[in-house]
Amino acid sequence: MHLKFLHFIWSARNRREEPEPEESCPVCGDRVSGYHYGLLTCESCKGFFKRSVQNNKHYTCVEMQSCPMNPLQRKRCPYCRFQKCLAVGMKREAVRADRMRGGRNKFGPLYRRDRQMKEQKVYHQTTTTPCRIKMETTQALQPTAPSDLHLMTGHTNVPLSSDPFHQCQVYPSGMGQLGAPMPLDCTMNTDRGLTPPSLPYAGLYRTFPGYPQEKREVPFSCSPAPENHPFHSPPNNLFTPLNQLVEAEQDESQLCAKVLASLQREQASRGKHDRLNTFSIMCKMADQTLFGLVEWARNSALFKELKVEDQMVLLQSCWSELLVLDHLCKCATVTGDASSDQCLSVILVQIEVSTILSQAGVTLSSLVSRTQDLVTKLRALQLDRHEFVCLKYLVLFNPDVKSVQSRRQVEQTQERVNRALMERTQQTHPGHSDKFGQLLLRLPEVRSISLQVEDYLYQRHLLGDLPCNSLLTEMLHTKHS
DNA sequence: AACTCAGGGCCATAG
DNA sequence: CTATGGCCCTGAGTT
Repeated sequence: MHLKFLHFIWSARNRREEPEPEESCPVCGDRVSGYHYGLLTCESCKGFFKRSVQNNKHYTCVEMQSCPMNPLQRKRCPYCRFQKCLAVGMKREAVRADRMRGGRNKFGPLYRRDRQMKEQKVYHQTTTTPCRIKMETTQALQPTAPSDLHLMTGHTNVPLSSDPFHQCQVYPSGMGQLGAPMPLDCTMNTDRGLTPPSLPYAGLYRTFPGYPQEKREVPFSCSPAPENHPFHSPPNNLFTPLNQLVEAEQDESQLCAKVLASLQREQASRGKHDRLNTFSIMCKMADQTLFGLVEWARNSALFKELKVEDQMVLLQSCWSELLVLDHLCKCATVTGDASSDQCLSVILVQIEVSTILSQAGVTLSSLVSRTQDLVTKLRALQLDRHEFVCLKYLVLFNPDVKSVQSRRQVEQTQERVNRALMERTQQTHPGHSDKFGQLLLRLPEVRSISLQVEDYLYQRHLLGDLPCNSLLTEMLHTKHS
């Protein structure tokens, strides 16, 4: 079995887990190796930027100039990668025209200043109460200015405008709303040491929950010892960690909505004969969601307790169920206020139902119909986010998956989550004695739908409709190999 | 003088 | 073949 992407994801994690430095590359999120061309970046983006400038590269984007930038996908689109390098503040002028080696550049004082600010930040963190962690968790999810720009330039956050080489580049419609350069001073951004890369790919980054913000999953990462584990805690404390996790996911979903809204605007701005293929959009979003789910899982302290081999096997087994569950939850927990609760899945549903269903084949019609039925049932059960998180864990920790090595461990975790879900439903819906059982009864249908989704996707894949080099495709391949 | 660390080069690897 | 990215070399600035 060959899972290149998953292996990459894991190796990327292992690289990032090295103790120092903890910061992630503002371009791709990989581990930084030091200051390069104006700010802290990873080794690969350093090399990429250097080559691009030295060789005066002219790239083009075959997509919408908003390709996701992460260690897995950064190679896909050099155009978007270079744009992001410039956007976050990498300096062309720091690449030496004479190619002289060694020595120091003129940015030394700025690097020093940046370091001092980071140190202050660390000091501040270590001298504040635990309550602050949650504030930073929330704050970290807000759009912020590019990482070092306020330090490096001090006057503009639109570094591309003065670049004749890429003058005409424009970040895609919609992305601007989320990641538009905004005036920012140092006081606003003193927390940037922990903020994720934001501009203009913030939305796409946020489609990867916990990436690279994984350190912020405070509830789990703060409980290394089993006796402190959330699921070992007394019932009253049982859901505090879940609460925090859920809050983070809610933010994430709203940001997903913005990303998708931008796709919609992109769609709307195109000519009648140049419309984006809805299926392609769905695949893209599914791919992003899948990537996010993988990140979510591997950043979870519960999941980290497992052997890496077991982690891979479990994810390979349940990825489509997680996708379906994610979609269902987003539909089922959305309220009537579309402006505030519009999310990826809801918009997808709108696209699906309004434009696809009429032309859909039997399989897709059946899928949509079954999904809608299940959403209705979950809505009737008043599924909330906490319960949804539990369901996700229940799907993930499936002890029945073949070739799981630590079966007992998976089983025990599943039992713990199961109990957590039961207690949650009893706490929040004491009058609804069977909510717990009803929720569990929905999981076989989720499984069934997910298998149908896999089949459908695989058929489309054989027809060449699926984008190559996607995690989605690779997962499909793995299951069918 | 010794150390630091950012820019450049090299080269195995992937596609 | 080219692009990538990890690793090492270099040398101005710092201590």
